[in-house]
Amino acid sequence: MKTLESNRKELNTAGMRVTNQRALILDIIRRGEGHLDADEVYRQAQKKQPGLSLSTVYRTLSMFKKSGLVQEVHFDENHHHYEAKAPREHHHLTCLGCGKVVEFRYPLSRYVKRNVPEAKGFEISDTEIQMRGYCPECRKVKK
Amino acid sequence: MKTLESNRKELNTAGMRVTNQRALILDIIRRGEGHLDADEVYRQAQKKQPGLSLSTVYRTLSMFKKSGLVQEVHFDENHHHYEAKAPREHHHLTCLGCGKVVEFRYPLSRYVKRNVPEAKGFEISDTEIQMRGYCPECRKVKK
DNA sequence: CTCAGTGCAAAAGCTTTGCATAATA
DNA sequence: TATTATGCAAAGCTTTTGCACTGAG
Repeated sequence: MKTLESNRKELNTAGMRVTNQRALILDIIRRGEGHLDADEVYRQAQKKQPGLSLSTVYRTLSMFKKSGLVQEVHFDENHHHYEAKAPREHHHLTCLGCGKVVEFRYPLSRYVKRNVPEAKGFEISDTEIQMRGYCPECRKVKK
Repeated sequence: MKTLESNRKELNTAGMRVTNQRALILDIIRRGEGHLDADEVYRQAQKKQPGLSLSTVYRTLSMFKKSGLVQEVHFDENHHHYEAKAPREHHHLTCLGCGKVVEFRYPLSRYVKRNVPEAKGFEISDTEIQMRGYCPECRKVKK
């Protein structure tokens, strides 16, 4: 599989040992609709590599996070979700009715750095905006 | 204690049974520096009411959240923090070095409602912005 | 008096860790 | 061959739940 191959190179470049598990997990996160949680990654990974364990998923995800390949996002308060590090800053809008997640782009961090006095002097490494509400469809249902 | 007394009235108005535990927990959250987690609330509560249990803290917090008295915020990924519902929209900047949390006001939700096409039609009930980075002091230390 | 709230202990997630084995460089 | 990664099982944390008892209304 072509993508897996290029993932291997990239992992290698990032200075980590290349294993089948890591190449696969990176592939899953990149192909995925984004926003996968550890368990979803695990289930998808098992289809291709039945032996793969959940701890490996966690360890790999945390490693990718450190090296900047993936990013953790927090939709609900109970567990983490992961997405491939996007080239452009974007944020999420979650529907409390159907769970749908809408992404939108908004260059907030630059704006905040410039305009919020409290942020002056900070070195901001990560910005996450989380909005919750009801999407048009779910609003209808509620009525 | 005066505040506790007025908390009792407020709880009563909100239609929930008034107990010492609830009045105390509300008081702690309101006086607190904000951003307390369940365990901190528990520890502070125990000083005044040694018998009070952690489950009561959780149950009470979740009840307050539902009735809008407090708000859940997510600084790190491992557990929840709570703060008294603020009258004005504000957000948080967390220092990854020392853990300090800086609040800042920024009327983002209105702006997003108006300007982000994906948000059109949504009924937005909650906006949380979380920024992480290093504060001026910690930046010095890093160097 | 009645029902909601509490405390305790046990259970339930999600995530991390220790250790022997397997695989990479 | 020397490490580093993996799998398995067990442990850890935060949060939730069941149940009998207590207390508010």
